[in-house]
Amino acid sequence: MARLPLYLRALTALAERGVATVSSDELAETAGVNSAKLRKDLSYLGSYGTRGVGYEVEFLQHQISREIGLTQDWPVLIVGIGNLGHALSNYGGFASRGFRIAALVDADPQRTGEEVAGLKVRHSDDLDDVVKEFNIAIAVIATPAHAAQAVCDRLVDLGITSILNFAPAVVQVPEGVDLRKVDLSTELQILAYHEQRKNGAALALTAEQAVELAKAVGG
Amino acid sequence: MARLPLYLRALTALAERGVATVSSDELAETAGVNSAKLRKDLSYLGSYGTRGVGYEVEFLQHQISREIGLTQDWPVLIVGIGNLGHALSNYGGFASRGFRIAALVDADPQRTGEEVAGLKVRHSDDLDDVVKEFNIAIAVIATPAHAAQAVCDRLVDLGITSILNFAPAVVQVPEGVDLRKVDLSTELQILAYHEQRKNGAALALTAEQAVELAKAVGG
DNA sequence: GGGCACTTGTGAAGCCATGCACAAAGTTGC
DNA sequence: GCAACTTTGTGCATGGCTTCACAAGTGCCC
Repeated sequence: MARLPLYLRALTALAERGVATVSSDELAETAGVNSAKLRKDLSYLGSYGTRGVGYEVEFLQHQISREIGLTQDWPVLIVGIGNLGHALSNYGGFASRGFRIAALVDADPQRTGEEVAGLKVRHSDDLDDVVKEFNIAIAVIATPAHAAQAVCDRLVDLGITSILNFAPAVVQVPEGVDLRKVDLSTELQILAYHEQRKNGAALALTAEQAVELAKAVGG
Repeated sequence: MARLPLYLRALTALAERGVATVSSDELAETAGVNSAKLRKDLSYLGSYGTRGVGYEVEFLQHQISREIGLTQDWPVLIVGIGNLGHALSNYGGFASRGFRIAALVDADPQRTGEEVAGLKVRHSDDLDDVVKEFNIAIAVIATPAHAAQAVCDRLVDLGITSILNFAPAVVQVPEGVDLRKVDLSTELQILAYHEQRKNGAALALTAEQAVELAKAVGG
């Protein structure tokens, strides 16, 4: 389930505040979901709650971590060390959650050898070696859009089956490969869409619609 | 609909290749969705296709842009100019899609005045002025997790109703405010979850489950 | 030890998105 | 101008997700 990380985050926040047990209602509100949905999600993992009391925060935290697979170490490869790749490399949120940036790769020879976040950037010609050397299972694409598909194809060829794409491009993968995308401008576009709606429909009238409207009112 | 930006991107790619018209089947494959779904989505905007021919790429592109609201200029504010804020400020994908990074704000006095991506970083004490001055409607939170809620509250107080949150924290907003979140580690966690599943269920057996299994087979 | 208050886990209903399948509409070739 | 082919737009059925509502289970208080 895609909501488990959300619950995990809410639980972590509660644990930091020293909360020992939490009811589904409270946890649901913290995570911003419906409490019945939360209970159903959790019951799918097993019966980890106590009726009349709630859920033990630390225990549940551990159960979800195990379910997601965070109890093991995941070496992550980042391809494309531009602005975004830099930011991702230095982003502290990964390490604390079971992910370790293990290797960086870029196609620009000028970047090769440069040190970023304590790691030497390798050239993308060495992709094959890097993947084997660090036993990479998860790769992040932070290249320009035009390079994304080619990079992705190479990663798939090297046997990587989990890819996170930040490049603003539609990337195709074969069956059996998990591709997720994080698309910065898409998110902004969705916000803009709603924002436009809020600002009244009048502004959004097209010329055609205006003509229609004028006809309709007999203007 | 959340898929419109996806279609728009696919159309842009086609336009760059010089394609003039496209069938729902082709466009659906490019965008990675079902063709019936695509047609239904588009028909919701109006009848912009021609039976027997398909959709005119540039025309449809324009219609979707208008629907999303990309025909107008959206000044965007970024709060928090750390690694991620830097990357977002320099990210070229925004400008080309109707969004303009208009202002940068950080809580660190040392960063105030620094120039990033051609803009002077302002101090967060001036948030009020900045929002008014640049007529901000959309804000991006790229602060550390612990600051996210406070920043968000201030933005909401200033009348901003569209917020994109990159901070790894659950942030609450009142009714009427649109909050979207881009969560890097959540995405990785979802990948890790599937990756773990692929690597065989045996590895994922808990001690308890192993005992159950042993009992079940009479061991 | 019994009743009460609280909370989980889940059956069941409702809702929304998806996708099939086809009629309507348009185009091309002759 | 007609027939065959292509493609859109959409009614309808299906399936999954969400939510309600409640029985079953647990702890607390007296």
